[in-house]
Amino acid sequence: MSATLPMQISYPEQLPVTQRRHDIAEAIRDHQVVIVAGETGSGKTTQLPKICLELGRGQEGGVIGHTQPRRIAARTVAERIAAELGTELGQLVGYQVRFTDRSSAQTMVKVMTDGILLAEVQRDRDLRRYDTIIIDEAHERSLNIDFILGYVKQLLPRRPDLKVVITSATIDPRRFSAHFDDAPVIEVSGRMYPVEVRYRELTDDQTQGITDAVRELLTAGPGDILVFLSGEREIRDAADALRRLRPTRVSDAFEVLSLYARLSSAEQHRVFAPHQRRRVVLATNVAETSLTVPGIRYVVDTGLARISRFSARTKVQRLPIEPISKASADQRKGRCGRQADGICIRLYAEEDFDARPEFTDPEIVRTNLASVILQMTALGLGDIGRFPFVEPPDTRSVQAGIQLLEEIGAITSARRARRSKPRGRAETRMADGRTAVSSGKNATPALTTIGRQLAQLPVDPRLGRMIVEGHRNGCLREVIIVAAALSIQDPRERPSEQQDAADAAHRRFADPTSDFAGLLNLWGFVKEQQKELSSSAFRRLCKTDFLNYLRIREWQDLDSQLRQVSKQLGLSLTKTPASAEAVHRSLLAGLLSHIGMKDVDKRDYLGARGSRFAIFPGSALAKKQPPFVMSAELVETSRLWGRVNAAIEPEWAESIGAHLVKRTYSEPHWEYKRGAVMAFEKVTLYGIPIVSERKVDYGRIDRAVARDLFIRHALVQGEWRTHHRFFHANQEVLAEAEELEQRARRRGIVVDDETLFDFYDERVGPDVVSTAHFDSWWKQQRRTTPQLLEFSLDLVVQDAADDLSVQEFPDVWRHGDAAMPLVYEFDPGAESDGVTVEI
DNA sequence: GGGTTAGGGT
Repeated sequence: MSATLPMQISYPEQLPVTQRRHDIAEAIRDHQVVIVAGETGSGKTTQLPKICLELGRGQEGGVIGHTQPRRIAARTVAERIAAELGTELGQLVGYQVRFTDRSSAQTMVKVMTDGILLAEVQRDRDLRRYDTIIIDEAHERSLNIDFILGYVKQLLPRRPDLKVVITSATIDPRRFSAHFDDAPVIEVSGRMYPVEVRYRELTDDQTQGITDAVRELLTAGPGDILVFLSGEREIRDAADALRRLRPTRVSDAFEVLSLYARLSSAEQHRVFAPHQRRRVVLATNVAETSLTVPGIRYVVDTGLARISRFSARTKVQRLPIEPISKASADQRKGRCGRQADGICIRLYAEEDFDARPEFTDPEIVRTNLASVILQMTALGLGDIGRFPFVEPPDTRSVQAGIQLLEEIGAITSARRARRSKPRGRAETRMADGRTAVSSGKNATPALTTIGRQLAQLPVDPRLGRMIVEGHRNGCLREVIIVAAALSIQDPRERPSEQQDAADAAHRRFADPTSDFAGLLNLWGFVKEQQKELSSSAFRRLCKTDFLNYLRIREWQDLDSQLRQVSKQLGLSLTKTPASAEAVHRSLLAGLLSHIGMKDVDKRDYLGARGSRFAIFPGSALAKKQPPFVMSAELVETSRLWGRVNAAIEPEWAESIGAHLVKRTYSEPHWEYKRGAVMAFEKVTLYGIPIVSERKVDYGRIDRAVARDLFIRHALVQGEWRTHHRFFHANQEVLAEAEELEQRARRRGIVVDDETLFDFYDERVGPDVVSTAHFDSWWKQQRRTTPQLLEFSLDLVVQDAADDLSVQEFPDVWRHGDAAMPLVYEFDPGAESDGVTVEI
C-alpha cells in the first residue's frame, strides 16, 4: 500500500467492519461509488477513512472528506479516528464545523458537517480538493444529504478520479445503489444483542399505557428504561403519572428524567451523569438520533412523533403528531440492546406496525425549498426538475419555494421569464456569464442582486433579506443581531421547575410592542455584563438569569460571522444606534407574507392568503395585541401560532411589498372643490387590507375614466367655477336653447348631454383629467384655436328643432301701451305650466 | 386563556 503514510494502520479486531475491510477496499478500488450498510456499532464511521487511507487516498491527489449530519458527531468522529491513528487532532485528521476549523495543510482526513461540504461547493464546484468523499448516515436523508447526493451524482462524470462512499443503516441501501447506477452494496453486521418486541396496544390513554409498560419492565430485570414520546407536553403528563406510581418493592424504585432539545443544558446533562437508582428517561426524537442515552436496556415506544411538514397550499410550516415509520420505530427499538438483551414495548398493535410506511419521508419532500432553490440557482444548476435527486420534491413545493424567493426579491418573476420565451424554454443568464437552460415548467429564474447576496449569507433566505434591508436602512448592526438570534435556538432557558422565575428574569428585557426589540435588549445586557464581569462570573450570571451560556456564545459567533460576510458583500455596518422603526421596517422585508391584521371579535389575526393565526403565549405581544403585526415564525401545532412578533404600521408593508400589493379602486367621483376626479383606494397584501379607504387622485390611476368624468361633470354639467370665456359663452347658448324648449312646449330641443360630451371629448387634450390639467392645456391650445370649445346654437339644438326660433315666442305681450313680460314654462300639471303673463 | 421536533451553513 502507500508508503507516504507515516504510520501503520490497524483495525480493532472486535469491530464487524474489520472482517469486511478487504471486501470494502476492493470495492472502493474497483468502483467509483460504494454503499456500505451497517448498524451503529459496526465501526463503519471510524474505520472507512482508514481503509481509504490504506488505499492511498487522501494523499497527493486530495483529501478524504467525511461528512456527518451533526456538529458534535463531526468532532467526536475526528477525535476517535485521530486517536486510533495515534496522531494529534488537526494534523493528519482534522475537522471543520461552523465556527471551528481544526484542519490544516497536512490533513488527509477531514471530518465535517454536510453543511460545510455544501458551502465549499460554492467556491470549489468540482470539489477538487477531495479525492474521496464519505457521506455518513445517508439514511437520515436530511436536506443537506439529499442535496449532496444529487450534486455528487452529476459531478461523477466530471471527476472520474473521485471515489464516493455512502454509508447507511441497513434499512434501505438499495435505494442509494439505484441512485448511483447499481453501485455495489456491502453490508456489515452490527453488534447488537437481541431485542424482544412486545406489542401492547393502548386500551386507555397514552399516559396509562406508558405507566403500565414501565411497570411491566420494572419486573423484567435491572436496567434503565427509555420512553419515546412526541413532545414536551406528553413528557410532562407521563412524568407526573410516573412520579405518582408507588413502587411495591424497594428494587423497583426509580427516578424520572426528561430529555428534549429545548431542555436547559443542566437538565439535559443529568441523563449522562452516573447514577445509582434505576431510571426512566422520557424523551422526544432527540434520543432517536442526536443523543445516545447510556445504559438503556428497555424501550417504550408510543409510536408517535411530531413531524415537520411544509404545506405548499397554505405556505406554512406544520408540526402534526403522526405515527412514525417502521424504520423510525426500529431505530427507537435499537436504542436498547447495546450492552445486553433488551425489550421494546410498542404501545400499538403489530398490525398497526405492519401497516406503517417503511421510511420516514425525506426532509426534501417535507420542507420549504426556498433555500435549496436559491443555492441551486446560485450554483447555476438551472432546472430543479432535472436535478438528480434521490427523491425529487413535487412541483408544487418547488413553485412555493420560487414564490417565496420572488416575495423577498431574490429572483425575478418566473412568470415574466416564461412570457418572454413563449416556447417553454427559458434561458437564464447566470452571474458568471454562463447560460442556464431550463424547461418551462420548473424554470429556475435568474437571481437578482439581492438573490446573489442572500446566497452568500449563511442564514435562511428570509433572514438574509432582513440583513440586506438593514444595510439599506442604516441599521445593519441591529438587524444582524436579530437575524442571528432567529437562526439559533433560543438562549433563554425555562426549566420546568422554575418557569415563573425564568419568565420574570426574561421579562426585564421584554418590549411590549416587539419581541425583536426584546432580543436587542437582551443582547445589550449580555454585552455589558460580559465587559464588566470575569468570564466565570459571567457564566454564573447566565445561570441565575436563565440564559444558556453556550447558546449565547453561538449567538455572538453567528453575529460576528454575519458581520464578516456582510462586509464582504459590501454591506456596511452602522456605528450609531438605529431607530426602532428602521429596524422593524428592515425585518418586515423578510416577513411580508407573515403579517397579520387583528380580528377584534376573534382575538386572533387575519394572515396571508386567508389564514388565521394567534400570538404565541410566550410572546410579549400576547396580552396587548396591536392592530397589525409581523411574525418571524408561523408554525401550526394545536393552531397556527406566531411565535416571535412585533407591531407594525401597515403602510410599511405597502412600500416594501410594492411588488406584491394589489390595489383596487372604488367610487371614482368628481370633486367640485378639488376640481379633480377622486376615488377610494384599497391596498391589500396577500389579501390583508393594509390600507382600507384612502382617497386618491384618480387621474393618475385611470386616465381615461378620469378624463371622462372631468368632461361630464366640469364641462358638460358645469360643476366648475372658472373664468374661461368659452365656459360662460357655452352656458349662455345652452340657456337660450333651454328657453326655446319652454316656449315651444317641447322636450328634446336641447341636445342631450352625450352630444355635448362628444363635442368636448373630440376636442379636449388626451391628458386632461382635472381642472388644473385643463387650465394648463387650454393655456397653450387657445393661442391657436381660441374658438375650439365654443358651442354654436346649431350644436346644442336638435336637428328636428331647426324650424323653431326663440323669436316665434315673444318675451313680451303688448296690449295697447302696456308691455307685460311673458314667462314660459313647460311643466305639465304645475300651476305655472304654459305661458304666464305678469301683470 | 392559550404553550413546538431536531438537525445543518458560505
